Amino acid sequence: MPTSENDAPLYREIAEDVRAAIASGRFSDGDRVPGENDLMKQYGVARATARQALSVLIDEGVVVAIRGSGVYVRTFRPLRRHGPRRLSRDLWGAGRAVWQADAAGGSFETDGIEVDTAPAPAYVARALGLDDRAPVVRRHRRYRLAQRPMQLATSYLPADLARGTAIAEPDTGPGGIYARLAEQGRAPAHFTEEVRVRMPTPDESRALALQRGTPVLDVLRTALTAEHTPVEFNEMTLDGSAYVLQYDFDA
Amino acid sequence: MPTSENDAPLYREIAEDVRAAIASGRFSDGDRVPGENDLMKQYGVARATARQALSVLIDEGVVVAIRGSGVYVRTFRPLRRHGPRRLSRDLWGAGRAVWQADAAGGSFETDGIEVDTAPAPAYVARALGLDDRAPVVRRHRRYRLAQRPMQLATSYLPADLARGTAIAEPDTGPGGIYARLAEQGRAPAHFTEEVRVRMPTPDESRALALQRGTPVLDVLRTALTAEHTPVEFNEMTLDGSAYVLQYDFDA
DNA sequence: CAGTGGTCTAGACCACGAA
DNA sequence: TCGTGGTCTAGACCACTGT
Repeated sequence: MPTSENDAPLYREIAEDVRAAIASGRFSDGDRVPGENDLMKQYGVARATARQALSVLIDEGVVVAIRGSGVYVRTFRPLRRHGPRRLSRDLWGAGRAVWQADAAGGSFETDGIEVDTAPAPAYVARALGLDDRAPVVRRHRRYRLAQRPMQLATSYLPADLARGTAIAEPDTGPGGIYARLAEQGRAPAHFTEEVRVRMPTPDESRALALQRGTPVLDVLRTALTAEHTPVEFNEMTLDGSAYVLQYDFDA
Repeated sequence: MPTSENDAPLYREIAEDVRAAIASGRFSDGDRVPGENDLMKQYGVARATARQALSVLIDEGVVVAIRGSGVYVRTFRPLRRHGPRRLSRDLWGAGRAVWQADAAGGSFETDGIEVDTAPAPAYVARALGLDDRAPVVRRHRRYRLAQRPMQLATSYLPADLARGTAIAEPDTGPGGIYARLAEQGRAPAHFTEEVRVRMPTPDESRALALQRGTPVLDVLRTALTAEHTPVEFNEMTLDGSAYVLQYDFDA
């Protein structure tokens, strides 16, 4: 048969059309794209099919649906999170960042702090070089920037380093945890970070106010002293649509 | 009213039940979980509702559906990709990795190599410190490990560095691009990487054989000489379910 | 061949946003 | 109030996996 011979499911073709229209610039960041009713008319399909097409784009993070309003092109305007600042590319002559990021002007607000002492989960004990279920101080909190939740973080420290210090208090004092560790002669000197990606759990979706189609970054950081003794393990979960991680290093 | 007062949509409650069953260990990696027909019977819902519940878990990357067979718990067994090896945590006394990763025993196979010269896209020109649309050599390829596609990569180099060298050939010779650059006295000495997360495009889903609910990592690396002149810009797209990135650095 | 998931239709009622 | 997206039902036919 002539003309279009395409065996992709209808809903995918519709999604592809909308995606192409966005990519071509017909719709830009924040623009309204055709909704369910529009697609039903334009393509002569049932509601469920139009919905499924939009669903594809929503799950890809390309658009967001707003009830009572419409479907809109999503934007990506991330914060830049630097690993080691020391070699920051900003200082180098040439070679500039690809993703423009919001100035990290405002500082983070902290939220929902929880502090307690408990036996270390296996993976935490492993990272800290402790025996399984050894006591650790656990500090959990949420970071927001201009009201928007950006990151969840849980720090674990060996309980003997924290006991009797501000580390075990909700307010850790000026300079935070690392300043308190330094006062004990245990200043962090080396860091190692493991980064991985996944889709959020429902709890995380709620806590970070994530939209469908938004992955999260897990950043697991271990801080070690100059003698390579682990002193802190920090488990962070970042809104994937809000961050770009930057790492600078030498050959 | 007494008993269960829960206003979450039905399909979410069903999804939650299945998720909890997996989390509790009732189903382990690779196990079959209740399918559409099972859920219809157990909960007395329509097919579309059962499907929607499973859809939630599929998009979260918790399970995979296999046509004609069933729905199964997904596993996560990533490769570890090191940034700077120099300070590798493997050498340190304590503090061990959290995610067990497959030994990177086998080496990568390369696939679908394309090499050409073209005007630099704006963001590439920016990263390389070139004028917009300045000529660059573009090297694209796919990496596989034991047949499984793991990563797509596109390198860009200023055309004047590549012209007349093996850099502009499909086979770059022993040591690869960096060895050729070193021969010109332009060995990379500094690296900067930007990492971000997103859901894949349909093309990437195909090229990386990704399942639904699998995000990708974009790793954008700029290599600079000791004099901080950019010599290469490498745009990598990694299967998010296949990798853990590791970065080690000093305070 | 029976059972599974994949696509699609034609309805229904609801919650929410904007005018 | 009207249009939007969100949930749900009760069907249908298809493609694929397994036995």
